[in-house]
Amino acid sequence: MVDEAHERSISTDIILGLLKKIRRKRPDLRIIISSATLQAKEFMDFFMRSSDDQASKGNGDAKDAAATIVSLEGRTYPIDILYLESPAEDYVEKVINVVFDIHTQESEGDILVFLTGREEIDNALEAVAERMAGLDARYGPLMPLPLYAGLSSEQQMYVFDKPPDGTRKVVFSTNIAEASVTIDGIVFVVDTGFVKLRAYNPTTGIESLTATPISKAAASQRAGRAGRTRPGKCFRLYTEQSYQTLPEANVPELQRSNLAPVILQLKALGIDNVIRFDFLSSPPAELMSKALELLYALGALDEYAKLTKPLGSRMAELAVEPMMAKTLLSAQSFGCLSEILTIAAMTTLSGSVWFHHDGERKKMETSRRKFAVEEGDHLTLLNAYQAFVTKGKKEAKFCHENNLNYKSMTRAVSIRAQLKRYLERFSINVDETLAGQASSSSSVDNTKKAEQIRRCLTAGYFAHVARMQPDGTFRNVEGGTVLYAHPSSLMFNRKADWVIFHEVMETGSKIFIRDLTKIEKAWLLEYAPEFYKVADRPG
DNA sequence: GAGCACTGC
Repeated sequence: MVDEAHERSISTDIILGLLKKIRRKRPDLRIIISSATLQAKEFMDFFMRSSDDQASKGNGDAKDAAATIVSLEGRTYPIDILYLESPAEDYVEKVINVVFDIHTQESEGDILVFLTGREEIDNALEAVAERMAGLDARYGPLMPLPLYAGLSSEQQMYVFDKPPDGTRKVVFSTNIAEASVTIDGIVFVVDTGFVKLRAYNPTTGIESLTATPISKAAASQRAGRAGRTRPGKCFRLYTEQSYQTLPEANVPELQRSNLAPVILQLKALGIDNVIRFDFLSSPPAELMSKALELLYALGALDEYAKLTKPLGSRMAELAVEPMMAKTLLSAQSFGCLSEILTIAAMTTLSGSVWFHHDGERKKMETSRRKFAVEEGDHLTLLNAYQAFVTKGKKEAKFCHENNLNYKSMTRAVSIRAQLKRYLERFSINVDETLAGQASSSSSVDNTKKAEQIRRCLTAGYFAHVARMQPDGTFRNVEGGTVLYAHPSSLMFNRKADWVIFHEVMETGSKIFIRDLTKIEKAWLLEYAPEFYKVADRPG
């Protein structure tokens, strides 16, 4: 049974393609796909139409492929949908007006507001607090609460509390409340019609994260959050006319992502001809070729696009992105496997490692500087982890004092252990005793070890390279794209020359690189000669 | 001077 297939995530799309393939050998296999009503037919058509391979073999038996749509009545109560008569100029401002209108004019019941991100949510909370002061005494107070993934779980739990009598709860949430988190007692939904969506540009290799209009399917999912306990209302902060222009369904994640991990996984499952794979919706050819190029450059695929052994098949098994997988599998030869294991675990969580309460931003920066390592962010993360694991029972206190997210740090420990088990399965042994001794005499201060780590990172991240300009901004290797060190990086406002980075992302008007480490230009030619033979420019 | 959500045990 494949649930929530209409969300079109990479994993459900891939598994549907695989199941269709498996059904050719296992016609007795019954597959249940649950999805929103609107998309049901698309899934049925996918399973009914014969794939290319099937047609050529002439065994596309229509009876075997028979599929049925079974409709189940939802258990939700009726929901009134209301639209704006004219478009809103500033939807955050509009949100506040609508929240107060609901509070003063509608019956009891909590409110759920969909916004796009943390910044908007913080602004909305502030605006509600301001407006509350002027609220007529005959109305009870509002209890505004934030909800987004970046909050600690303790902070997230508040949204489930029942408000005191006479108080109305207003939850300002990101898309996390659309499907992942369900709050009971919501009677009113305010839908701004936007969501922040990741997209990957195969020409530049840059990901973007931008506010995008939602689909009709998402709009109905959001509205449905109002009718879980009794009839509700959904206020859409756009006109009915703009609603009609929205796309029916979400753009499948496979059509807007870096496909390198997907292709690696398909190859590992024995699907060599990934171009001919029976996708529910085919990804653009540019995404495919960009991913194949990267995997070839990393050595995971040979010149016939076959998975290499053992490198490619091992990379596919590791639950980290291909560039980090390559780094991990190179680490033994650089003599820094224990350290790279930690760095791999920490970078997967790097966004949530540092933690601060309201108004404690300065304190967090001071804490972070305590662990700072001149050579860059990866070594700084390693340093913080090594300090954490030596604290034993005092780990939680240590985190609290140093603005480290305890939950993230314990997760890093478990991810590291998991990655280590993978490597041991490949008979790659991790010598922790040596690393332990080194760390007690502060291995990170050891410049030789640091250089091994930086070289090893270059062997995996040679495609993510930038050079700092005299003005402090960075340029990519081609030279055309201006990149900024993310403010969370040590290289923000510091001098550097060549760096590798973990991630590049465009938000707002700037392109940020995150998790930077200084490298030598010569290492690029040493570890990725073919990749840089063409791309290299004088200087 | 700042990032939506999800996943790996």
